[in-house]
Amino acid sequence: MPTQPASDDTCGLRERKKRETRRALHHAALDLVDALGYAAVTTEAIAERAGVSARTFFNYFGSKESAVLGVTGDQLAETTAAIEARPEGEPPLASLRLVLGELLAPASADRDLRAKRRRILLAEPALAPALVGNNIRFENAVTEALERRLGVRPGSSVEARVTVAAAIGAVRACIEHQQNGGSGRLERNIELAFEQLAAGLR
Amino acid sequence: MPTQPASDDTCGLRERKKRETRRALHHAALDLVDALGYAAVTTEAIAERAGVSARTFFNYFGSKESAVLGVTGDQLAETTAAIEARPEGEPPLASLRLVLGELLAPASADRDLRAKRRRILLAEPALAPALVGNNIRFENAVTEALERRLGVRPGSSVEARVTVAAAIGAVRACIEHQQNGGSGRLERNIELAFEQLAAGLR
DNA sequence: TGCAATTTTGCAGTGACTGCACAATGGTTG
DNA sequence: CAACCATTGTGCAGTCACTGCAAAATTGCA
Repeated sequence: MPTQPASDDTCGLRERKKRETRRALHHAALDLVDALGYAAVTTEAIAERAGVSARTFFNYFGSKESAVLGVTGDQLAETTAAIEARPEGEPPLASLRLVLGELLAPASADRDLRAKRRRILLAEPALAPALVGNNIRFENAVTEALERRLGVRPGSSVEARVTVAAAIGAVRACIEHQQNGGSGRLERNIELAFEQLAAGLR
Repeated sequence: MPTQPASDDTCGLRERKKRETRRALHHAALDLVDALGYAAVTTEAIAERAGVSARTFFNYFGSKESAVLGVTGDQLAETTAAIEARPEGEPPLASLRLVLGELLAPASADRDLRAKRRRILLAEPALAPALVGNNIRFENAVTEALERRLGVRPGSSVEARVTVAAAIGAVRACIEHQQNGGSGRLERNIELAFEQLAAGLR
């Protein structure tokens, strides 16, 4: 056990344990999928490797996908907060580019973890749809955050939602492009994609 | 048994029966979901209503979603063919707009069926992701068709794929906009969305 | 009518996911 | 330290989508 006093946040033993369990599950999922492939890994195996019961797995993640991607409820809140925090004059597309990019290259401690996550994401077609968007809740939240920042009445036009959907779609497209052996590096392609969106599609 | 000599296509009894079974399953799925909601309908119930065994259901549709949406393998072929058939000079986005619009308002015989499909699609959030795209195969096929028509080497750049993803995303956004009680009519919003994409996102 | 190809079906199984009730554990108060 | 309450972990039983397999049933054809 590390003697490190846990870097941040509330420090009840309870809180720490929960955090640790979530991390363990995410890591277990990542390791197993990396080694065996997404389809060959069961939620039971992930739970076992993390040292919790099969039932507990679902107390932490709503689905197998979520565990692999490390999607938590907090993440959604963080994302929307990040969007609302962008400077007022910034074009929505620019904000989205930053925030979505953040999701792909999360600054989460471990360099090793990040690499593994990226490798898996690019290797498993089953995960691409889930990573960004696909869950309507995410898209809704981001859209609402954007509308709030722009000061328009939510749902008064399709505009904000279309912008969000197109941006998310573009990121997904870049990921799938890699999966299909397309040219270029991921980050560079994402850059190009957003430029394309800004310039107007033909 | 109808004495109608079956409108088109090969007319073996076998072929006709298959067609009829597929239709029966699709209708059964639509009716049940319309009446009870997507979550409350089981594949078994759909099969029973269509007069086939539970196992046979999966000989016709790969998933519950597919049965409700009426997604067949042929549809994919039709869509890509439609794209390749568009005039050479037409901007890709315009082609996509036409072809994707076709998917939403399919000219399939029944006016009643069309209305029901539309109603369900707009009522069930679970279906929006599946309708257009989400299945990577669809997006891949459309992208390749587009690249073929444009005469570029497949996968040589992200451009075509980003265009496809953005267009699909826009359509999905419009559907979700309706689901969330947003303003305007679906077709009009789709028009606006494509104009927005063409003009360039801010 | 009889044979071969296709389709249907039953069966048994896997695995994701859920609700429920009870056990274990952490935090808190006297 | 002990008693108590709120959270959290776990086992159990169940539902349901989806799959492979092998045995019927059906169709097309000679």
